[in-house]
Amino acid sequence: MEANEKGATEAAGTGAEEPQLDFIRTAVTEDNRTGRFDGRVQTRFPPEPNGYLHIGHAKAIHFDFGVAEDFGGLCNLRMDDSNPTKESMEYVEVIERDIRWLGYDWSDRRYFASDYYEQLYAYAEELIRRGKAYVDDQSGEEIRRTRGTLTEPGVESPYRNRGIEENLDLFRRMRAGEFPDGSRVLRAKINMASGNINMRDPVTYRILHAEHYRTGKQWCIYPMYDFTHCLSDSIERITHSLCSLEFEDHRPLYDWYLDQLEVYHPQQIEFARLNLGYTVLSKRRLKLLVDEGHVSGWDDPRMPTLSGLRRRGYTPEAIRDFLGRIGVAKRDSVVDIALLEHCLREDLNQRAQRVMAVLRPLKLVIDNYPEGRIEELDAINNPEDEAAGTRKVPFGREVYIERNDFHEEPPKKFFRLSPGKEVRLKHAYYVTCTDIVKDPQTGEVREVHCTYDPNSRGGWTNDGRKVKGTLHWVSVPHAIEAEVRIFEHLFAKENPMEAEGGQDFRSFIAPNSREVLTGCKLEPGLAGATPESHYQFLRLGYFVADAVDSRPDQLVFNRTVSLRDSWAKIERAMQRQG
RNA sequence: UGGGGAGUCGUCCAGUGGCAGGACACAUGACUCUGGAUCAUGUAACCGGGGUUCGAAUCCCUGCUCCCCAGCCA
Repeated sequence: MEANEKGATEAAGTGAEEPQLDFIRTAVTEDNRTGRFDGRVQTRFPPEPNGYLHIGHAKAIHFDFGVAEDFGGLCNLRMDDSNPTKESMEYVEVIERDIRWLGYDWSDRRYFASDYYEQLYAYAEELIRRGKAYVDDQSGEEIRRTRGTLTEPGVESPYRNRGIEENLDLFRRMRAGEFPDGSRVLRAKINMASGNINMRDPVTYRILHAEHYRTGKQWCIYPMYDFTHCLSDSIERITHSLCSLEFEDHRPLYDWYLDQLEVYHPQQIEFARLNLGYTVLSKRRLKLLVDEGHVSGWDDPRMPTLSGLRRRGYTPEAIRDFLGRIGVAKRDSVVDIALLEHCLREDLNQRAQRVMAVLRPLKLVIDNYPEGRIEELDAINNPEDEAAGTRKVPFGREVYIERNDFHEEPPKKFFRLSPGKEVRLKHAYYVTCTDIVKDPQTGEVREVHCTYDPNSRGGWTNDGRKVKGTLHWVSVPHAIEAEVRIFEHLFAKENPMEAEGGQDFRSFIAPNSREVLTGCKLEPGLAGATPESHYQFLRLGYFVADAVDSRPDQLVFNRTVSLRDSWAKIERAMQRQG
C-alpha cells in the first residue's frame, strides 16, 4: 500500500490515526456507508478527442482511476465526442497510448458518446413528449440576444409553447436533414429567468451537416455536452462523475435532464484543475502553440502534454508520485513546478545509470602521462543501486573536460580546475594544472595542460590529501559525438495568464527555451543507446535519448532535468552581493 | 450589480471546538571520489472585524478579496 498512490496520506506523527481522505473519497465513503449506490463505485475519464492529454488531464485520470481502484470499483474510458468539427481518430489513439503509458487500464471498457447517439436521440424525443423541450426557430444571434445577461433575465422564445406533436415533427425533420445548419435547435424548457444562465433554456441539439470521424454522415444533428454527458454517465451506470470546478454551475442542468427523464442518476463532484508554474494547461492554448509553430508539435519536450513530458524524459512513476503529492481540493491553485522536478529527480536518482558526458568540451593534456597508453578504469554505474555494478571506461593522455570546470582566474569558493590547483578526474587520477594554451587571436583558452599523480589511480590516495573538486571527463580518442538539447521552461513568467494591456500568454514565451549543443563528447559505452533510455550525465543532470531523432549511430539526447546545483546557487548569491 | 464556488507557511495539501502539521521551496550544518544523493536543524501561515465559548482555523454575524458562468465548444 503506497499511501500517496492511494490518495490517503498517513496522519502526521505516529501514523496510528485514521488515514486522511481527500474530500472526494470522503464523499464516496459516505455514499457507501448509506448504501446510496449499493456500495458500487464506478467512475469514468471522459476526454474529448480534439487534442493531446496534458498533465492536468493526468490529475483527472489519477483521481478517476484511483478512486475507483481504492473502493474496488471500475473506471471507464469514454471519448466525449459530440462535436464532429473538432474530433479525430488520431487523437483517440494518442489519448489511449498516453493513458496506458501513465499506467492506467480501462480493460475493455472503452466507450464513445457517439455510440450513444441513437439512444440520446430517443431521450430527446422523450423530453419533448414530456413537454420539457421544444424546437426553436430563432437564429443563433436571436438566441444569444434573448438569453439576457448576468444581471438581467432572458426573454422567452416565441416558439417556446409549441405543441408536442409539432415539436416532435420538427425535431424528426431536423434529424432527416430538412433544415440547414443553424436554422433550428432543440432547447430544454427550463427557466429563462434563472440566475444560472445554464438553465435559461439551454440548447440541447444543434443542426450540423458535418461528417463525424466515427458516425460519418449518419447524423446531421448533434447533442450538446450537458445533455450528452449526464446521459452517457447514466447509461454507463457511473456512480461518481468527477469533473473540474467550471462545471459546478452545470450540475443543476446535469441533474435536471436526468430528473426529467427519470433515469439512473450519478453524482457529479467537482474539483480544482491543476495549474503548474511556467506553463499553460489548456488544450486550446497548447493547440495554439502547436499551430503557430512556437513548439515543434504536441510532443515537443517543452510541452506539458504527456507526450511531451515523455519525450523530455519524464517517467510515469514520477508523474504519478507528483499527482499523489499535490492532493485535491476545491480551491484554485498553482503548483510549484519544482515539486514535479523533485519527484522526477527522486525517481531517476534511484534508477538512472551514471555515465560521463562533456557538453562543452575543453581539451586537457596530461603531460607526464605516457603517450599512447590506454587504461581501462572501473566506474560505478549507480551509487544508489549496488546491483547496477560497474563498467570499464577508457582513459588516456588527452581527455575532454567541461569548459566551465576550468577558470584561469577562479572566483571565490570555486574548487574546480585553475592554474596550480589539483582536482580529481572521476574514477581516474588527481591532476594538477600546469599550463594554458590560448588562441593567439582571440585569447580563448584552447587547451589546458596538467600533470597527474600515478599514485592516485582510481581517484584516491591514502595520504590524507584533501582534493575537493571532482571533474567528469571523456577520453579524446574514444569519445563519441552527440547532439544534446537543453530545455528551459517554455514561459518566462510563472503565471503566463497574467498578461496585461491587450497581450496574452504568448507574450511570455521564453525566447531561448531550447538550446541545441552539437559536438558533445560521450564516453564510448553510450554507443548505440536506445531511444527513451534514461541516464544521469555525471554532475550535469538526467538525460534521455530522444524518441524521435536519436539514432544508434547519431545520438541525440534531451536534458530531462538538471541536477540540483549548489554551485550555481553560490554563484547567484555572490552575484547578488556584487 | 444575478447565479455558483473558494480564502491556512513562499507553494501545495492536512487539521472541522482542545499545543496549527506534512511535502516542496528556502536557509544552516554534517557527510561525500557527482558542489549529486543522504542526514540533521532552522525560517515560515489560519483574509479583516465583531460575537458564542473555559477554549475558535473550526460555530454564528458582518465585511473584504479571488475564481467560474452570458458557445448552436467540452
